Amino acid sequence: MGEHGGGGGGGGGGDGVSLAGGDGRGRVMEWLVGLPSDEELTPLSQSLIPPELASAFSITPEPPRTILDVHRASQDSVALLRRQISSSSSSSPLKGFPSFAAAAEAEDPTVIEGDESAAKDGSGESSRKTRHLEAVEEADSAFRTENSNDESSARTHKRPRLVWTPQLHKRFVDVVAHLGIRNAVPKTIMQLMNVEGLTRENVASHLQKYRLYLKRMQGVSIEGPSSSDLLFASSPVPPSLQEASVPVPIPYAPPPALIPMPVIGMAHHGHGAPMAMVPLNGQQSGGAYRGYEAHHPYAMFGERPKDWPRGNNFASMVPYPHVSPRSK
DNA sequence: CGCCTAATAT
DNA sequence: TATATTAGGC
Repeated sequence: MGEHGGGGGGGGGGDGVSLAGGDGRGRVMEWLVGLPSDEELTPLSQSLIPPELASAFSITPEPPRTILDVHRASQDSVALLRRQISSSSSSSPLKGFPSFAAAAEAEDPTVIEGDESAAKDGSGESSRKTRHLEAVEEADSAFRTENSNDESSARTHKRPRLVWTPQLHKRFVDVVAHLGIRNAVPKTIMQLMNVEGLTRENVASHLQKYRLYLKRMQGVSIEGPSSSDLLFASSPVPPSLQEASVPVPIPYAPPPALIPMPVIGMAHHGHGAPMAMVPLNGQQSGGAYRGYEAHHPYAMFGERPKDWPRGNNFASMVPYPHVSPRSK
């Protein structure tokens, strides 16, 4: 049925060989040129639902961050690439890898030592922008909880547990949605997510849980969230995307924010749990990889349950109408 | 062999 | 609990 169409568009940089050359930057430029222009890209904040509907559901359009954010992310990416190039230009190209991983660990709040893990405290809103640094620092801190020292030889030593932050999970869901359940396999998902540092195992594990979650929901969508399953949808999977069979040539793969689809047609009464949708997470981490940062950017219109703090990552998962995993 | 999924371990 | 790791099947 189809091979994965290779990247097209010089995206992934599979042949990063020439990166080491003096034209490293040229490469990057080339890559940039290949990207769609601002106007071409679907605005992250684009609403796929009618304004009235949004209004009715108290959905905030998310006006502020849009192209700007993307720009910033792009610059970030470029900067990172430059750094890598610079670093590795002296050595053999292959040796550039370690720095890559190192940078990742330094900058990825997602990856922290197991144990108590991430911060709790749902202070919520408060300042949003400036949080970046703090979040990073905090994460860094958490990261060193126990695993201090060690040279970070990236190889031969286990990475710390991956924490599926909402943002990261969002990306995951987006990609899965984009692929369609049928093609959503660990390797592909991992590649499309384009999150450095993320391993196939990570994705596989998460995917497993995700599927489990979907199943659960299918059986008895909502009955009585005993107190273990909070229901809100964050990234519903548009039916149209479920059938997607193309490999997705996207250069750096930023699927525009998926729009939550309120299920307004539900005339059936009886179930007391309204499928809340529209997470309004915002924080659409513009960039491609590393699309995660803070820990609890949750902002819902209602009020949040008291026992939210601890890993409720899957709260944002959404069931498909009916899917056959792996059936042709 | 690589990959995926289910089961189990930490 | 959330992830990681292992084991088995394709």
